[in-house]
Amino acid sequence: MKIDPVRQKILDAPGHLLIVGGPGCGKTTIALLKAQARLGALEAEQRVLFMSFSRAAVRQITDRMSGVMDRASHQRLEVRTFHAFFLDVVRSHGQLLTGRPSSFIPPDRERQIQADFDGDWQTERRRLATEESRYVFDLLAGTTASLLERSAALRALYSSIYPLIVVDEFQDTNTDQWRVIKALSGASTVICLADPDQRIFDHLDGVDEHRLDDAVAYLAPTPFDLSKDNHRSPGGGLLDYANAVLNNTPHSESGNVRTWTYTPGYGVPWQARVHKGVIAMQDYLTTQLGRTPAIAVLASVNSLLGSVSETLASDTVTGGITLPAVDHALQWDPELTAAAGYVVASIMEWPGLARVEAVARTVHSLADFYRVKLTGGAASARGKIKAMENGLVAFTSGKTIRSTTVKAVIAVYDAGISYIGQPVADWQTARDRLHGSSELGEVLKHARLLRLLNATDALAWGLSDVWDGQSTYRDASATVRAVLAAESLNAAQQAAEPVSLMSMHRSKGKEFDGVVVVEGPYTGALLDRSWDPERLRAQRRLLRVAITRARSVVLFVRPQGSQRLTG
DNA sequence: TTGACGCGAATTTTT
DNA sequence: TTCGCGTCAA
Repeated sequence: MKIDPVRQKILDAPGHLLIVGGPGCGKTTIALLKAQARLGALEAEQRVLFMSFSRAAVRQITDRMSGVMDRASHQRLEVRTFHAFFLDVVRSHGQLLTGRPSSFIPPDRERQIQADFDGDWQTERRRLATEESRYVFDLLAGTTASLLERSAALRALYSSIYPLIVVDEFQDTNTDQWRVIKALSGASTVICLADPDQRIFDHLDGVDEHRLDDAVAYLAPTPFDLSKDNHRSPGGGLLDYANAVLNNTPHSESGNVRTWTYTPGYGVPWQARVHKGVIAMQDYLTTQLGRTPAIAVLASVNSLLGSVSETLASDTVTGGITLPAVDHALQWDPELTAAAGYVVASIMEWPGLARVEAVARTVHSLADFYRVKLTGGAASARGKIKAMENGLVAFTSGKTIRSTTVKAVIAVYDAGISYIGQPVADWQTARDRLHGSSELGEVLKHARLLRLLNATDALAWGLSDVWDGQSTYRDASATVRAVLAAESLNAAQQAAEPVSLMSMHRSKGKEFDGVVVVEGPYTGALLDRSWDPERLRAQRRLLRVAITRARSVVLFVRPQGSQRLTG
């Protein structure tokens, strides 16, 4: 990177800094250079702390470091997620608050406790923190803030370790994260990297539009504006287009922004249009770049991406042309899908179990499925869990069973099931028994998505190991659990697939050669006239983020009659 | 407590 | 189009 006069001033400026600039303007790079320059003047045991939101962002920054910094500086720059840092502080010093050593409740454990708890969960988790020193994830930031606010010694300790702190995506920090930064800013220098127009997490508790004003008022930082720079899609005009979408100003669709429309309910299904679009973009970019391009398919809702993934996974025939299947990674929360997989696994254990035991295990795994749903916000799941548990009690004690789901499971069991020792076929046999109540149907739908986790082969291997050679898969549940856990770890570490599917929110901080933005026929609208002005503005910010993920080209796939994006 | 029916809405989430 | 919620009868 060239050090222009503005960047030189950033390197030279003492005190807190607020660096503002759009996507690809080089905020991160100049912050890394500044960190390196500052490291030279620090004591050997001192570090620079670079805080970001997600592990994906941390990885991106770490990757970029090698191009910018020397090796020695590498090791003294700690790039971490907010939560990793908070977890450290709470574990090491939580005792100061309650007098007892503190422990952490991981998310899956929190889910269990919450599902079994009747009453207000917000109150309960605060009680767990204050009375039992056990902290759920959401409370780590606030707890860290309280610790630092109350103890001058602790502030001094952390500031002496980290005299310089860089905060990435500052516009999306929540109140508690900001409290932590404030507390440390007394003795540490803080550099905030921000783009107010990339504020896309306003809907989260404690995130609001005033954060930058807060920083200006409290830190009195030297401000810098890099918004005129664009290193990501230079000359391509994508940033111009994205800004036109943001501001609802006129802009023509140039060669690197295209829109394909489809008619809901008629002709080629929209998923097939997306499939075709991805392949066309792959072909085009491969020729242009002379290498395999990185492509993202983005939508404002996750459900559309599941649907796209299903279509991409196999050959699609449209109008006499066959579109070959596309390898891709679907980035979404796979917990519900996994929970559905455990239900199927429990059915695979049936031949080796007594009737009561077999039914009980399957009903328990069904209840677990709804526990996962409950944490996802589906309040109706609570009643379903109760109904199933009541049904199970009635079943074991020989009373009349009311729950249709439990009745259906028993009926399926009594109809008999036999396996042939071929995991893939037997998996389908077990899966297709999920019928007889709306709940079982719902689980079946999710179980079908399981191959989207790219775990099919590993599952088949694992299951063939537990086939007893005769009739049943012993410990199928444990095996499926282990395989899915291993796969999700792999997925987290795997290098990016050439094609990734994710929500626009999730794409924040990432970049690709080409981006396909999908709008569904009934869900995932990109813009809607009926929305209030506030939501429209938020959505235009989101669209700008989505468009600027691309280095070269953007393709929109939208239903006919949808609202124009530019003025 | 369950299931049928009809209506209206159809976002986003890290660790 | 599909889903989930509220309502109401059984």
